[in-house]
Amino acid sequence: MALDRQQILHSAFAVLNEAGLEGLTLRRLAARLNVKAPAIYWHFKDKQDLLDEMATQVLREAYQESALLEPLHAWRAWAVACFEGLRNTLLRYRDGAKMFSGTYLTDAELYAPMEANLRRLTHEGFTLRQAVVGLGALYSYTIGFVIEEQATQPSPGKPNPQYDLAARERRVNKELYPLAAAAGAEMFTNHETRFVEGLAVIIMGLTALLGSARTAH
Amino acid sequence: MALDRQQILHSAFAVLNEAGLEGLTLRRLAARLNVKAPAIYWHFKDKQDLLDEMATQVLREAYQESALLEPLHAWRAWAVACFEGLRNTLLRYRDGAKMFSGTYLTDAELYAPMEANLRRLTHEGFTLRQAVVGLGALYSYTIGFVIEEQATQPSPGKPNPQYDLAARERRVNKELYPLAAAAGAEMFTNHETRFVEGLAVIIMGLTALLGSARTAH
DNA sequence: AAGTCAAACTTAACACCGTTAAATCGCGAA
DNA sequence: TTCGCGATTTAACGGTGTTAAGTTTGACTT
Repeated sequence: MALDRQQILHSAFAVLNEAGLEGLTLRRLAARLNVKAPAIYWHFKDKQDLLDEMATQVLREAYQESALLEPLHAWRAWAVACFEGLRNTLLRYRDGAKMFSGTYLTDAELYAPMEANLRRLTHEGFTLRQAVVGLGALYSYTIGFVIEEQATQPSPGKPNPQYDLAARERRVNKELYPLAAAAGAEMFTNHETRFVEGLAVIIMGLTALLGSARTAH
Repeated sequence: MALDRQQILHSAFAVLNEAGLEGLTLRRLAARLNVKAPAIYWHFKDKQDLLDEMATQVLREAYQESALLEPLHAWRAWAVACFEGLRNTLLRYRDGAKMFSGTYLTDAELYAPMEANLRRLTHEGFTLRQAVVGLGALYSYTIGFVIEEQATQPSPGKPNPQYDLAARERRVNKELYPLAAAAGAEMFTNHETRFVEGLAVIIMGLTALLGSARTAH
């Protein structure tokens, strides 16, 4: 029988996907494990400890996915795949990005992939500073994007009626705000391609950084 | 005496800055107003309604700040100032970015500044699609950045000891991970300049977009 | 085989939360 | 003065994370 951390985490993700982040309650989690709520405290210091471990596991998952892409020789294709992978990983869990943003990770094992990413960019000609800024920008963009995305589509394929596109169209005055009205169609549909287009913009900016460094040198 | 929405909002921001987002409780807010908790329900449908209104007010504040910058003739300087202003506004409130990301705004008055921003970029030569993607990227980046920033520095000038830089330096193995170790110094200090450098990267990418469109035409 | 002891879990309770229904207050109009 | 109604309080409900104390369980020792 003997409950352990891994089992609890596994069930926690199941509850998260069923009930969302605010429905992820210790009592509900315990019930799924045929156990009472305080039993969880034997394995985790408190709920935050559980959430931190969940976030760590998600990031680990994203890194494992990105590790498969390392053979990609073109750094731009690699970067795109990397952060598309992060987004896809976050999307796999309901409220994934919000859960992720709420916790801060101090797990030492996560320094290795970070080192790999920094090395990849510095070997490509970026200064360390540029690599930090660039990866940070891609990271912040991805997290911010997916938070907003999951606010409108909590779980895949189930659009939140509150953010209904048709309702928005009815609200916004097309004569007063023609662009904002048209923008609605661009924003609430096809998150996937909009995301990669934004990604492309950032990577284009990084490319320019690289080019100006080369010419300056 | 007569409590009203504006007074409640004002006190809500005060409580937010004192106790953080999770400390912003209806009972505590009511106490500050010399009132009992259910009284708030006369003025707001529920807590989410209050939070939505707070988020709306913050965004309105950011927009007002950006409206002052409209005379800026160079669109790149304008864009930088715009999103630096958004960041500064978010930083003014404890957990500002997290509060903001948790709510979705449906206030009609916010379409006007959105229209203005879109128009500015399309007049500059961007397609509507490019303007949407570009503004969305800048927006997501800013939100994501400030969420992370406020996780490490909850309120201005009060660093969270959990994310102490010195502690991090002790943890990370400098021989195994020299870049990740050095990156710590770049990441946890001087958020301001790191933010604008990331902003510059994105805007550089947008500039490239504009250039390629011109040549293609 | 009996006893021991710690790990793993339950029971019971606490303080707090958002929210609702019903009762109450205060004040301007009829 | 009484009525009516906007604004608030009182009381309560079900839920939350968390703690302290008690109980079971199972392996190791003697």
